[in-house]
Amino acid sequence: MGLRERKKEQTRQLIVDTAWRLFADRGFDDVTVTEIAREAQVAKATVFNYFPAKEDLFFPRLEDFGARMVEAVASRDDGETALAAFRRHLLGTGGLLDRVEAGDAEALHRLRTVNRVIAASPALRAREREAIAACADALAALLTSETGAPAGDIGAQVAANALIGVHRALVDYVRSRVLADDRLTRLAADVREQATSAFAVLEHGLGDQFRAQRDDQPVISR
Amino acid sequence: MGLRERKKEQTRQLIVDTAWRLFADRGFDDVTVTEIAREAQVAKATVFNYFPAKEDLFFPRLEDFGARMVEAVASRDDGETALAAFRRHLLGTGGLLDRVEAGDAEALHRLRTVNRVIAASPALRAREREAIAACADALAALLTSETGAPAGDIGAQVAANALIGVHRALVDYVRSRVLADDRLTRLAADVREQATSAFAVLEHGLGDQFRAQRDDQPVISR
DNA sequence: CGATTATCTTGGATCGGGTCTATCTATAGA
DNA sequence: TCTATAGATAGACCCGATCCAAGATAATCG
Repeated sequence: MGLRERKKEQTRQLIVDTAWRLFADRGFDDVTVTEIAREAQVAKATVFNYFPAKEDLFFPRLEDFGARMVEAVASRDDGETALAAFRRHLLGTGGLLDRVEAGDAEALHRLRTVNRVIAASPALRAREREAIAACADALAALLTSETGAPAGDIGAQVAANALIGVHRALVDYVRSRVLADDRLTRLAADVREQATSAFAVLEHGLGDQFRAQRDDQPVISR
Repeated sequence: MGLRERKKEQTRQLIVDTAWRLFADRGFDDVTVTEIAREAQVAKATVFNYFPAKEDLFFPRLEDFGARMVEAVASRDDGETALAAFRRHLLGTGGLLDRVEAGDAEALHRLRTVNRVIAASPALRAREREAIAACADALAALLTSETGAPAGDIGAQVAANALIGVHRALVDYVRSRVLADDRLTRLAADVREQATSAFAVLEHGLGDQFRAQRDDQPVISR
């Protein structure tokens, strides 16, 4: 790698570090790109040269998340179902959670900060949704090709959306626990437990979940 | 209703009509709010007084869609499952689709335009995702309260996300058909058919969908 | 009916994200 | 060392969105 590329990498890292520090300090929406550029001693245009949008300063490798997930499902062993591979991936790659469980204070702080900043920023939440949707589409395409169904097969899309829905529910669960600061060292274990019941719902069908459950419970809104 | 309120309603309609006309003509992103204001003979501040964001000019009553969906599930007859009520609502309220099926040229044109404009605009698609996510949350809250589960119950969230996933898949299906201009008078019937298999996947469980299907089909990406 | 008050509209200033262009700097390659 | 070129930079500019002070108008009350 030449000097030029090394400097580029360095500048990129400088920008992302600076942005992260400011975001962690004052939240995403209250920090301007101009400010980040000034703090990092670069031009605003340079920031946008490296990162197409402000949100990418916070999620520098967001596409990788989705790509790894799809890859995990695609490259599973023969015999394993897509659902099982998806579950394995979800529980296996909770790197930050595992470190928190192991008592890593740095990881705990990061987990808290990330979730606090995202929760407080509509723009970041929108970005998150966008990535999740792209992920669902990629997963649907994979499932479609695996089953040999024609493009746009509704079964694959429904299945992909349902799987991604589990991810979304687990992320929400983690976020609410983190924001409430509720026994975070136990969080990883609890997430595994939540995931188990989440996937059980999908595997056994939604029919079981709600069949004939309205006799003993009142309707909330009328 | 006093004169003041009548004029307000009139102005609101004028703005929304003007905006719709321009959007239909040149797409969402290529029309500026300033231009809409000028064309409607009002101040730009007035536009933002009526509509909090530009996207709301295109989706004037977006929350109602989600609210009606949740309401349909909440107010179902005892004995009907949430899934059944959701399906009934999805298929029952395809007003535009039904009119297209009946040969309504105006409805057909509107269906085409709406989908063309949305598909071409990242901002509108983001707005759509936001509404869908809000809808999933509301549905999850309803299901949670119905089953008497504690707030944040993962089963309800997974189920809600899966149901909304069907909606999303059907919208995608409609959109692709509309963009491809593929036998649109048959579309409503085809959507009903797609919905049937979509819900079948959820009812019987995702396990059935993908179990042991990898022996005879190659993996797409490795 | 006339005066007051509440509400809405308006133009204009301002801000922040994002793009573009022209210019400048410094590295890569000969 | 000289040159071609990738990348950084300042600055103007566009657009969505907010804010404010001032103007217009409908509702209310004496």
